[in-house]
Amino acid sequence: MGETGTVTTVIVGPTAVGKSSLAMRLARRYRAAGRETEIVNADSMLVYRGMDIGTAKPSVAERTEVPHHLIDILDITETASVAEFQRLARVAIEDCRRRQVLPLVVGGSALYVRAIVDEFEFPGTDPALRAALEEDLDRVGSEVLHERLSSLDPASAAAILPGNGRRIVRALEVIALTGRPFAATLPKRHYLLPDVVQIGLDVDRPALDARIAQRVEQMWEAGLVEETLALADRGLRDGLTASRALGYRQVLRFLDGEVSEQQAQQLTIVGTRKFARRQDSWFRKDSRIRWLSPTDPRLVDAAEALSAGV
RNA sequence: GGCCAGGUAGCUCAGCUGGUAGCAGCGUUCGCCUGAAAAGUGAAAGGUCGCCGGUUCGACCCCGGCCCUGGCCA
Repeated sequence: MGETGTVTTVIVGPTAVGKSSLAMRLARRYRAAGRETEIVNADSMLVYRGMDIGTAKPSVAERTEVPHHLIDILDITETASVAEFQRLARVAIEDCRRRQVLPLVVGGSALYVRAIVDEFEFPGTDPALRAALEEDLDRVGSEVLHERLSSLDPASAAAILPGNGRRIVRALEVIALTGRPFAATLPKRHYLLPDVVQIGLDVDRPALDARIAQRVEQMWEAGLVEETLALADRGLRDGLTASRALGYRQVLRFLDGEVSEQQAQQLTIVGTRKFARRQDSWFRKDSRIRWLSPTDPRLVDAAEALSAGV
């Protein structure tokens, strides 16, 4: 029976593996034992208002039962940013601690999770500068920009491939802003927050793929096409981030007549599968994560034991 | 039953008037990732070229037969 006063529990894993479900069950377990918990979202798309079905957003009932942070905080036309998310999440966690509430960080966006719990500092950004660089990218292409990067910062140019325009632009932006080289590799995995416990949920590939297909089909039945249609009226296409969200992006293509509805659903399933692989590759490298199976009958017991530091 | 088209990588296909096939697309696997991250990116692995026989120094490509698929005619 550990002292759970300062622990930050993090639940990670690929999409559709059951993170939210475990979080709710764990929260109920703690409440039954007299401890309040609150959930801090670490999922990049849950921040958008109106994107409910396609993001498998926790229901209003669930959010009433257990308070959730960082959900529905942006309009779909706004662009999320890791740095801002990091700031808000840390404030939310600190707020929980001060009130003796256990923060439960839940999410599949690995970069967001790391930005929250690890020592992770983002150099600033400048919209005008960024826009100018992006215009350059469109005009002269990534190879030319990569050569420019080579002359300014050979080390990061060596680490960033010439075809990856997005990373090249960011590197050039940081160099211009800070006057220093751009660190092209991720920082060490080192917790900034005290007493972090990371719990990972994992199932084998065939099982996960089946869960993904089933979830996407359910989204369609629940009205993803209608939701996307409504969001399109509110400017979804103008949202740099929101318009690219899995499911919505494919439904937009269907609405634009590029693919059939059935193809859109199939593309969503395949895209989600690939996304899950990318998530895996982030999480499995983190040796601090303790892995559990979502089908384990004693899952909640095991998760509670881990988060209590037993 | 006849005619036509076609059977090449897990899928969709390209290919050569015969010298053991394509930097193909998609998928799969593996990797990268610092203010868009459900995003963005790189690489690799996959094929007894439907089956059997013939011609040939040599056949995925030519000939014969068979099997299968789609279309047309009956």
